[in-house]
Amino acid sequence: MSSGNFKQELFSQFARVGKALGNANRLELLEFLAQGERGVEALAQVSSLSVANTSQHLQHLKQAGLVIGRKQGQQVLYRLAGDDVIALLDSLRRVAEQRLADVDRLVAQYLREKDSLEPVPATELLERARNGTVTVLDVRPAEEFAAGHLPGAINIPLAELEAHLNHFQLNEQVVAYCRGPYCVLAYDAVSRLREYGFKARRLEDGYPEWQLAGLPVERGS
Amino acid sequence: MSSGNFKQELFSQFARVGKALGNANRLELLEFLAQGERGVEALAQVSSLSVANTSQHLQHLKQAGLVIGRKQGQQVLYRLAGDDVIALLDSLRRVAEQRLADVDRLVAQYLREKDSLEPVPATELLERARNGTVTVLDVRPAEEFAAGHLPGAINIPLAELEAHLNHFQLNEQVVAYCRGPYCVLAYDAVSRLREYGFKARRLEDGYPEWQLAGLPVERGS
DNA sequence: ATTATATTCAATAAATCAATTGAATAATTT
DNA sequence: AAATTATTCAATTGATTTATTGAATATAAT
Repeated sequence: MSSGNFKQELFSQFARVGKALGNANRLELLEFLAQGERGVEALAQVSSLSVANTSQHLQHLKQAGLVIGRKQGQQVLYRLAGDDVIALLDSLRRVAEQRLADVDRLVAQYLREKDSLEPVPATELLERARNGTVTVLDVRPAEEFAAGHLPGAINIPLAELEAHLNHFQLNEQVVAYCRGPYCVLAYDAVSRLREYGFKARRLEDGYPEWQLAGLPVERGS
Repeated sequence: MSSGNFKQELFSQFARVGKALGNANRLELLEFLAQGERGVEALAQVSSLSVANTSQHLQHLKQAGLVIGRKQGQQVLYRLAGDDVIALLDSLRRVAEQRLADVDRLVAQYLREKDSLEPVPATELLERARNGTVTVLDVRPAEEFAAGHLPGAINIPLAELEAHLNHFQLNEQVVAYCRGPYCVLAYDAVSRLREYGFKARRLEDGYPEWQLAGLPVERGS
């Protein structure tokens, strides 16, 4: 094999990973899997894809080495192959948000209207949590919370927010987080809590980025 | 715009970056640009693509926000948009090399035959360079060397290696580096130098990764 | 003004990709 | 053993991507 052929072959392999990331549906599936392992039907449901289509995309991701599946009875439970996949997704998102005007425009018109406050960096939240001067709110569904969450976080899905306002105190800050920096649920939670007079803000990242940074996490309900 | 539409739109934008990385030729172009800015004809030449094809790929990369072009006379000089692009390429390559059996197989059969020694980590090279106990060899073409290189490195393109053996001493280690971890030139250089009895090894990364790590660099010849 | 050079654009054909539909496979339940 | 459930596979269709070819555009040289 010549040097030129070798390089072409090598870059073709690298391109396989790029191709796997070149589809919006697969990126969304990866974000769901970043919260914890899940079966095909569950993934189809949260991403509004057919089961067959979801399965095809998962095969593609698997061939690219980004996810791993394990059998559990009739189900195949998929999970991300490793933290390096989260790092790759994080890196791709940073480049896109930094350099694509359309990303900025989308975020401005859809999210920043809801919450234009500066998000709280992870390190600052960690500091405040240690001082016991903040309530950490996880607005993801219960099974994602169970798979892993920030220490001391309370889990209130958005639909039940008003039924659990007793968790919050008017003189204490609330920091809400979700699946990633652009998860609408966190924005909505902050928006509504602020309407009730609570000092609410968003965490800068989602749970996967927190975990990737090596920060402490808890599991279970 | 509904929440679902927003997410789809956002992931579609992220997918644009993924698509840009889903082609072997574009990945190679990005690796060349990671060594310094270059014109279309020069890029076409080193990548063995037609000028029209190269230009098309560069337009694609530009639309994805990965490269920037500036006019200089008749030429358009392209460069990477920023260090975050190098970080993204690094991340993608790490995932591929970690999780694709084909990558390992290719490297084993084509590169590890030439040089199966453990590469030298950047931090170790920095330490040795400070002690003055190592010769740093850059085997890239002169214009890439001029655009940026490791401090104190000497530049000997591979074709001229034998004509410059006086640069090396038998009792001192030589560390060779190139465009990236899989650049054949560094492997060849190490292989040949070892044939002449020199204590040669490869640097773990290429110049772009060294620079991304914030390590000191020099410019000019 | 004309020619040369470098780059980009547009049209085309071939290859690849994504979603759908229905079939096939595997595991579990009845 | 048969039926149900969960997943994957295969074929098809339409959309997208890539390389090629020739034309168009912009800049520089003559």
